[in-house]
Amino acid sequence: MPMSWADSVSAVENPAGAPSKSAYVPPHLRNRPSADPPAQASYAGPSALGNDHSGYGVPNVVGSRWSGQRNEYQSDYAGGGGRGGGWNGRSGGGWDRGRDREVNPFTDDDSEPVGEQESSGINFDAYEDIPVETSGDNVPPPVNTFADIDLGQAVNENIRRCKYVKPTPVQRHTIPISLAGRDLMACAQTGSGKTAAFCFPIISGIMRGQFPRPPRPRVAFPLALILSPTRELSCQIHDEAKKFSYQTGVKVVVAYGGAPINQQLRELERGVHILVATPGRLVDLLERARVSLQMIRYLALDEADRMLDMGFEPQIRKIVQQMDMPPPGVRQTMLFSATFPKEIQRLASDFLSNYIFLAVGRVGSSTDLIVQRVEYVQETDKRSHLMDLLHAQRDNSVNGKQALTLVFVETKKGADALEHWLCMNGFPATAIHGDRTQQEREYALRSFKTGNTPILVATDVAARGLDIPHVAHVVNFDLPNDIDDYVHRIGRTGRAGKTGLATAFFNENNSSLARSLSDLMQEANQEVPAWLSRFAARSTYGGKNRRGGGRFGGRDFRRDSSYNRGATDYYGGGGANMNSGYASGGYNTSSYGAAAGVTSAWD
DNA sequence: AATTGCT
Repeated sequence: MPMSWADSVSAVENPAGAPSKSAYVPPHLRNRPSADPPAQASYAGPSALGNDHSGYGVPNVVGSRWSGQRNEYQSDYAGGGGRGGGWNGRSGGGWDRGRDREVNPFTDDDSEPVGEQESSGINFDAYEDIPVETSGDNVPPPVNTFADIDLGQAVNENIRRCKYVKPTPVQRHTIPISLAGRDLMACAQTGSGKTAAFCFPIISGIMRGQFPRPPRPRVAFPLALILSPTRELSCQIHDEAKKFSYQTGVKVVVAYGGAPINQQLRELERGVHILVATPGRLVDLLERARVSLQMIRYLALDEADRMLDMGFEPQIRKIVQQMDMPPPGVRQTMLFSATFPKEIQRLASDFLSNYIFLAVGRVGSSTDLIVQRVEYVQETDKRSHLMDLLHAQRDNSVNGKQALTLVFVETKKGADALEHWLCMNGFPATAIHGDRTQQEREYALRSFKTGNTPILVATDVAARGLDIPHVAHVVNFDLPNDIDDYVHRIGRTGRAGKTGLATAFFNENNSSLARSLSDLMQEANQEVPAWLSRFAARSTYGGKNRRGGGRFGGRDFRRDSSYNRGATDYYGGGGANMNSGYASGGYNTSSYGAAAGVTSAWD
């Protein structure tokens, strides 16, 4: 009998095997190739289903959690488990023997500093208006509901606990693509549900697959690797992934620098299916031979354009191409970012095999929900100007808490200096940048999120991916040199359906950005000051070509005539291998706001 | 020239 990795774990704990009784199967789950894993999957862990040969492809063993007419799970379903009290009460029955007690990630949810989460009154129809574009061979069609996707009973319960009612556009498209085993390059704004989009299929795939036993002890053999460019972002992804994999038996471990390595090593030794990591620490672990990538089946790069830019590219190449990771085609690779410059796409195609390109219209960010302002401010006037903005913001408080303001500066020294100056002048400010200890970084972020210090001065360490609810105002005290960085920065506000404000201080030093900034603002229907247009007209065009960026934030470089010789630019023309997934060409900018408000856990 | 990313 073949012995899978998980079998070795589950054999003792799961003596009963799959449920023997067949159960009611709702119509939408009938005749599906694979189905909810048996209840024991929650305990038995990955590949419990793979062990259940009778269950594979046999509709009648589909989990019986569906309660007839009510589209809800029965909380009292006992299915052989030791959880009689329903999903919220861990009874700690016999199934937990020999297993580490899994902390319930849903109980320590960050309490909302201001406002409250609402999961009702959401206009999900607004999703239909979000433009989505796919290209590549045989693109699997999108799904409309989580039930259509059928990720398995345990994951379905976690979806419910997350209060995700309906998949977001990027999830509707990504999940079927990923479940079909296809490689993917996805352009989607942060806040669009990317993390869940790649975590769900990975978790589901690990639960259903059969994998060989790890060949060596004391070495971790993850099945999935998720890389991100900052420690805080890796932590955030890890926290999300823990929620999605709760009680599935899938183990998620995070590894990043600045934290004691020993604890991370202990976690790794206890077994890992999904490793979330920053590049530096992972390279260290690989060189110490404490992690092997030879069993990797899934590779996901978040903020992929950053991961492949000059600073990170060597490390990423080392991890992906020069260690023991299986090549493209053997592993499944998924790249995500809100921005995907053409050069980076070209680089990235090294890592991909016959991939699908997916671009989802900007959601709840730079175009619609954020009001962008640019003000001409000399270097010497920046501080007093900022003070004016902060004073104005101070009156704009909710529930007695000052609205959160995120101030981006270009240098670490500049961040220290500005924080100091703000504090000296009585502003409740803190700062985050790469020269701070990890403890200081995490403390600063926490203190900002909770509203204790509602002003955060940050370098680009905080520009990408971080989900900080209730940021009312992003100030580009120093503008970045790259328009894509600007897009990522202002994306920290206007989240979760709230409107946001982004103010930039512009002067001669930013001339090179004038053109692309003015173009971007124009695309977003923002008021472009006349002086900025003059700057833009004057400057020789050195910025990025944002063609196609207005509606999609990206475009498949394979469609470019320079790449695809002989082919005319059939962008939008519905060529043979193209599949435009949106019905209405109009980019709905007004109604999405409500839809974005489900929960802040969207990315 | 600057920002991330192992001790």
